[in-house]
Amino acid sequence: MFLVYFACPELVEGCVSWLYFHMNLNLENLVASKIDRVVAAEPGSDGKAVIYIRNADKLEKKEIPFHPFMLLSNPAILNGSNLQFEIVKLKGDAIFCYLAKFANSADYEVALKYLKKSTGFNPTSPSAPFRLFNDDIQQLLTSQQFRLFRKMTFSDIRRLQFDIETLMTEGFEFPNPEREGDKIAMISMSDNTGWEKLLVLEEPYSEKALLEKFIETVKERDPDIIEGHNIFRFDLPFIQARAKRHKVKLNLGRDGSPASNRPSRVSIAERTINYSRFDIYGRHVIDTYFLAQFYDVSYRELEDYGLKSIARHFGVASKDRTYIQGDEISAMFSKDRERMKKYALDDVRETRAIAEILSPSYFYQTQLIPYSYQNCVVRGNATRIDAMLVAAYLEKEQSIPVPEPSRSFAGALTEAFSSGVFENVWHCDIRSLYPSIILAEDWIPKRDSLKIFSFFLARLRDFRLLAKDAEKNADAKEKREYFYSLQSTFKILINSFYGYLGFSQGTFNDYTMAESVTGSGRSILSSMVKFLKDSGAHVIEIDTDGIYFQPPAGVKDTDVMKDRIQKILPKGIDVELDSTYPSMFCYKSKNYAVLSDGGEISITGAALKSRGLEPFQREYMKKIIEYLLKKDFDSIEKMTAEYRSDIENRKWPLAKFAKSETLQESLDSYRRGIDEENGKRSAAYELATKSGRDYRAGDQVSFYVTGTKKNVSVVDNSCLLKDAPAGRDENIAYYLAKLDELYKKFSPFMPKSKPAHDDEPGLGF
DNA sequence: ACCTGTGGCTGATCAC
DNA sequence: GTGATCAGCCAC
Repeated sequence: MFLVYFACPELVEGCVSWLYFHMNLNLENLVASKIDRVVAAEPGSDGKAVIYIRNADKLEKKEIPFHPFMLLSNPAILNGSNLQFEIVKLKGDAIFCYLAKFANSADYEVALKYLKKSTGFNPTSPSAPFRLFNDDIQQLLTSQQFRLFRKMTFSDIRRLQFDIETLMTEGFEFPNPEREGDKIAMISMSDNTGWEKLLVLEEPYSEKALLEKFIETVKERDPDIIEGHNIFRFDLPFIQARAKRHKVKLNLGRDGSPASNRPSRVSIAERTINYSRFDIYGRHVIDTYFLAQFYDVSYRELEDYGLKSIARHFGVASKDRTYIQGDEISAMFSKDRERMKKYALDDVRETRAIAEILSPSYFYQTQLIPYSYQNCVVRGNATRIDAMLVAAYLEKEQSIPVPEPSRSFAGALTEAFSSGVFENVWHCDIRSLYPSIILAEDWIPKRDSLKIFSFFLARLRDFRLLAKDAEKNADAKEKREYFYSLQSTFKILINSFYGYLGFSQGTFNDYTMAESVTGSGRSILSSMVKFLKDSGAHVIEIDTDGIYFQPPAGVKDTDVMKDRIQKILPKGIDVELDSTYPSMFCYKSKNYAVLSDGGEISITGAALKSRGLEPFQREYMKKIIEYLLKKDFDSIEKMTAEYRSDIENRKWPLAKFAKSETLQESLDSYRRGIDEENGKRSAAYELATKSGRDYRAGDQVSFYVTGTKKNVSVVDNSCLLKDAPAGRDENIAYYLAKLDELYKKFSPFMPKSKPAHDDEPGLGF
């Protein structure tokens, strides 16, 4: 089925040669790359691009051609432009069947300007007779048919981490590079060879000298990748502003050019974060703050996105970690310099460790997708898949269609059939439901004439299985980590294929197919539910591809049950039944908790564990759920009484009452919404505005409710946690009422109470 | 300039 | 008060 790949002779001796002898798992079979070991590619404006090729410590600089291109539906539209360009007729009958290649960027720009004017179309319009690729690295990688990092492992690249510590003018809360007295006190640096360095502002150094030293050190270490935590929103803008003040050029580029920046945004699930994007010539800039948030979209278990808390979560926090509050740094700098030095170094060490956990899967994606590493991180899954598919078409000189217009379509089936506490609950689910349906049915997106979509999906799935196998059989940590990263890369891509079908900008999107996939998913799940019910099982909760149920009386063997379910499923659809729970609490659809054999409790659902809830509510729910699962009802009463008295007597820190919300939009656009479109007022935005601080979309706002009456308008009676007065002023009546509501919410599930649903007892088993 | 999808629960605001 | 609507967070 696959070709066996034989490594280039020079690699055989290399420390990673084991990798290339691993037959079948050769990326070349998925996406070809004509050049290997490229760590950076920089398109120039002169018809050439510079590429940097790394072999261990040796870095080689090469020039290759770069001719910008665009797609046309009709080559005649460029006729009046007086330009020289090459036209390639593409095969097939999709709309964009001509490729226009220009000698250099200047010609390309002239052509673009001409087209905008002569056709009157905005380049982003779906009905424009031309299609552009705004990312010039995408253009280069696509047209020259190579990908970054090919035949490299994550440890082959040079990654440098840095972090700054700043001194603040007294009386301020946040450092601001525009203030005379705020300046950089330390820059800690490290890299993946184990090298570390701490630059400290001390006699005879000036801040200017400190910055110059930093630039010089980056140049010396010459990293391929620069990493840091929250560097886009803090460290880099700060450094840039201070450098400007001292008239120091921030020449961090491989060619000596200055770091450039522009406002940009990145969307992470439902959130959009505004940030200042930095680009450094010949290198990639990676922010672990983003990586952590991307990670959390799938895992939802980080408390917050601060460096320290992420490090703790991943078990990589430095030993004897010192914690210093932002406003203590100035004092620490003069009083306990040694402690601060350790603090600064701990920061980069943790950043390095976090990057090592969170970035390999992006590194390996970069070997397949025609984007820079930096862009593979900030671009969305469907966008990356589109780039990969389009590149495959252009490589084959096949014409490119336009996306079909977006429309809504029905999604998955989800329902809670019963609420309450249930004993002996089993869980089954379908492995990779949507990809399996697409492959089992052999469905192909309407306009995908080359059937590339299914080719990639099938190949990626096979590759993932091989990688998982290889991971299991690996005899060394290095191999295990490599195959783990590889399989997780494939997993991410595989899971995005279905979403791509409904992606409005997807070149090969297909809403009818997306609808068929979910429709098939619904009918598969329904058939399982029917089978289970007919077999005498008690179905509790279903969602998309999984079912929680109590087995029929007398059934003890999960394997037997699994085989019985499998028999009713179509070919290619595989059921798994590998978790059983002594006890489950089902609240509503998508909201439940399970108790495992080991006594661990896992809570699922926004209603039960949302971070939007006040901490005391989350904590109360967590405990009440534990008591429900363990049938310790007396403790619920006792705890509720304690909570009541603690609230009345202001026993807790104020933070326990503070809601934390993420601002989804800028304060300006919130204000516009209110003024122009009858938008609703919101406490978080009002408080952020009133505070006068520089809040941006993506920032967290923590606030609590003030006043004395139970029913108050929150927007008019709240206070930022940071601005809390010395005397306590949280609204006791309001929070007691919240506690009462919470108790009421759970009381149907306690004995001698009315069941929540009429069709099922609250305590059923 | 940027963008993967739908389904569901909750609390807050606001018009009625 | 009540219902509609929206924002925010979450499941898959």
